Amino acid sequence: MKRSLHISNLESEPFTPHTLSGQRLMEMFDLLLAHFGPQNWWPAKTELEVMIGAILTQNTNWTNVEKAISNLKKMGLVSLDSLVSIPIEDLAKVIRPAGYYNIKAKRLKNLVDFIFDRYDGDLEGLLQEETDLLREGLLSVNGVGPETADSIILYAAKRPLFVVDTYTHRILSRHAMVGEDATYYDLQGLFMDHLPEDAPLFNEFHALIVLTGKNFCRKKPLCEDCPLNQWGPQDNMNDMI
DNA sequence: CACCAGGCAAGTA
DNA sequence: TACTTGCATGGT
Repeated sequence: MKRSLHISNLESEPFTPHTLSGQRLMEMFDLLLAHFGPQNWWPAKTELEVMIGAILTQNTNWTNVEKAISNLKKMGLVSLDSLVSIPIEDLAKVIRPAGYYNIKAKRLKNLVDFIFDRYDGDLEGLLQEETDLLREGLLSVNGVGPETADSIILYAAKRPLFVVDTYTHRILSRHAMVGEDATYYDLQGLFMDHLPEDAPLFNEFHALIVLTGKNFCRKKPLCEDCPLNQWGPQDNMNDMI
């Protein structure tokens, strides 16, 4: 199968996986890319915006997050200095549209405090850490779990780490690529063990998975028009219409 | 009206 | 360890 896009500018040849899982994952990627086109994620400009969005979007629709980020911009709060200064109750009011606003205000504060405590408020210093240390540090923040940490590492630090979310789990289990009880690291390993460690590829792939989840692989799936409806095996689809 | 959304941590046994 | 529950607004 021909790759319709060279994912990395550094690659002169499209990647051809040598494992069955790798081939199936690249098939999935090609189908999604052909259907949706390149997404060029993350839907935010700066590294700090990526980090803010990663926390605000926890179990929350992105359109609600956009309203909250818009409020933050209006109030001039998209900076580490302003975020570290603002009282947590005030911050909560500003991000209210994102839902869970009290706990998310606390989580944002925790992350910002971490950057000041450990990196003297130097965001670049944090993002330049070696990947394992960066991940370890982010996960030590109360309110930052695996998906939030990995989103920051992939989309802000631009390291090749595959981001897993509920859509990834739902799509792959419905297509019998993993079991229903697969963990975050089962899924992350599936992608990272069988695909080249290429940040632009992981970036596009996760973005396409989210789009597929939103549009087709919902709780009530819309398999009829899904770009993956011929991407077998589908022997775990007894709950699908 | 009911249901859902790009998680995570705290509580319970 | 293995479940369960709280957190909350805004769109369909």
